Amino acid sequence: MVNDVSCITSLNLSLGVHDFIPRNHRLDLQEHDRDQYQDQYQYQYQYPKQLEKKSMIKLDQPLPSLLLGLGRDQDPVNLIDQQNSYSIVSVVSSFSNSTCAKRGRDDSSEEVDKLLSRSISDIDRDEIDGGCRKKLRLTKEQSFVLEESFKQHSTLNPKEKQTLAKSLNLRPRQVEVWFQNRRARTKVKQNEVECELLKKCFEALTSDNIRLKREIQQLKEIKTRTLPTQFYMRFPATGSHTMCPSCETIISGGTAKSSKTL
DNA sequence: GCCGTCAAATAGAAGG
DNA sequence: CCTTCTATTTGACGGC
Repeated sequence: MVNDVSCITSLNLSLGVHDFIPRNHRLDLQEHDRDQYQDQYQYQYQYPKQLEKKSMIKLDQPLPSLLLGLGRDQDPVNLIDQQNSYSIVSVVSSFSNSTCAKRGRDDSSEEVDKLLSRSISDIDRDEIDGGCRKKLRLTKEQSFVLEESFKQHSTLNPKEKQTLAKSLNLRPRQVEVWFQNRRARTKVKQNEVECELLKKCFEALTSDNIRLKREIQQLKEIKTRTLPTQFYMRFPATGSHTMCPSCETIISGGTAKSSKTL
């Protein structure tokens, strides 16, 4: 006996007796699902690659098992289209269902219990979000649109946020968070660039400073070497007398007299 | 809205 | 070719 509980994110929770289990439950796909992914989402590099590697494990004897994975007999694209809830875009950027198990193993059984005890209608996207942090990867298309939007305005007003969220099949909160992160990372990069610039500026100023100090030193040396000659040239001796330019003292031989007194 | 932080997803290197 | 380890990217969250 097998009871399947599916939800609109194309999760398949399966309780029963199985003689096959997937190596990785979240990649529990049959051949035609794999083809679907390869055809529809070639740009999603990860899935086809992993699907080639991961396969079902045959058990020696049937065991009671609880499987949580993508629906076997459901075409995720068609399912979503039928339900008119989320487009292909949101299917591709789906949540990783292994997140909870990885984050806290103790929580995983509780999660499964919760899912089992609820009907299909109870399990919607928002509720799966709750409980633990989920990691979603935006598609290239979604990222592109967000980037373009960010180029125009780095902040969003509530209306723009709503519109963007709707067109990308994301929650407004996700768009908001994306913009927050984008702003923060832009700032970090800008700071890095400015820091690099300041560093170069500092280096240039330091070498300039050294050069100028050296120049001053050389000028001082030149001054002390050449000043006496210049001094005598500027104030040629009249007879045996010379005049000091600063104090106007006339030096004659070894004696000095003030010119004012003469 | 910003900031610091966490943690999943991913890429790439290293080793067998 | 596969696994393991490490670094980076990025979606999400809580506090302010």
